[in-house]
Amino acid sequence: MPELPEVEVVRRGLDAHVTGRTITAVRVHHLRAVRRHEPGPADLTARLLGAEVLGTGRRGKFLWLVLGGPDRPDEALVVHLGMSGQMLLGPIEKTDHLRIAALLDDGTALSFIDQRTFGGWMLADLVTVDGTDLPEPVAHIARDPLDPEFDRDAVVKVLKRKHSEIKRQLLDQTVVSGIGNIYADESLWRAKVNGARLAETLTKPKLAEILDHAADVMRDALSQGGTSFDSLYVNVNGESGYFDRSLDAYGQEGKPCRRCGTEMRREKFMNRSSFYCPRCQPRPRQSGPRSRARVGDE
DNA sequence: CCCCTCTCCTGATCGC
DNA sequence: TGCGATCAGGAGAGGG
Repeated sequence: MPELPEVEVVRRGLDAHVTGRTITAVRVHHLRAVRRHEPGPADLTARLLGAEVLGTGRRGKFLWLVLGGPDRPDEALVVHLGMSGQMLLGPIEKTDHLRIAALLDDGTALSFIDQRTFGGWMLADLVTVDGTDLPEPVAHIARDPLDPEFDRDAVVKVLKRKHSEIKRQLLDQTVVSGIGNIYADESLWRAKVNGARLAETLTKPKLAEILDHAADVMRDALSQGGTSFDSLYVNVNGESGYFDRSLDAYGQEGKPCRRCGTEMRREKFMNRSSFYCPRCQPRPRQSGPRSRARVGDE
């Protein structure tokens, strides 16, 4: 479940170790990992071979390596970690979940490991969007709360028009990017807002507060190396982050709210779970767009 | 256009 | 011991 902080930890690790390196070999071990590269695996490996890594980038949960070199146009190797993707540096990992391996000219290997195969690599051209260079497949992704050019008040205006639940909107990467289920729940808990509230019913200051909390909680998580529940999320050296110890909402079902002591609840939402404090974050009277799911949960 | 649901995938875990 | 059901969920396709 890598979200912005976890992806940023990986980007920083890659940036420090692969910038200036040249790719000397590539092997695709699982076709699903390159399914989003339309021209196919042979094209991907051919174009990666001999490319120099000029730098790295990230927006939301997408990260990329900017590639270039003599007689070749700049392009981006776009990487999405999906739910369980890892980018490991070191010797080639011997695991069933190795999907792609690349060798660098300093002898290290870059292994893409992904148990659940939601992630993948693709090559793409760079385009300029709103003054920022982005890989074409990332062009539609909104700026994330840690982007220096993130325009919080502009996002508040967008949210204020949404006839849709606030949590759903926080998870919409075209509205604000980088937030997944964990940091959505954390942000809403900090703001004392139930995720089932319709965005348009919240005041602009409250919407701004939610976005500020999102930025804060993701910065906090980043400073602790991200959130890891198991060995699925790790940095480029295979090490886990430890922000899971600081989570106030996500996974806290049955535990006392760290603010008021009320027992935390868990509820089904969008085929996943939402964790919240029923006292700090009371449900809206009319739950959701269509009032369902009152009977039967808990 | 806007909003929402479904689907992809693997492995851990649980109840019977 | 085995087996089916459930859960974890990011993002895009497609439906209403």
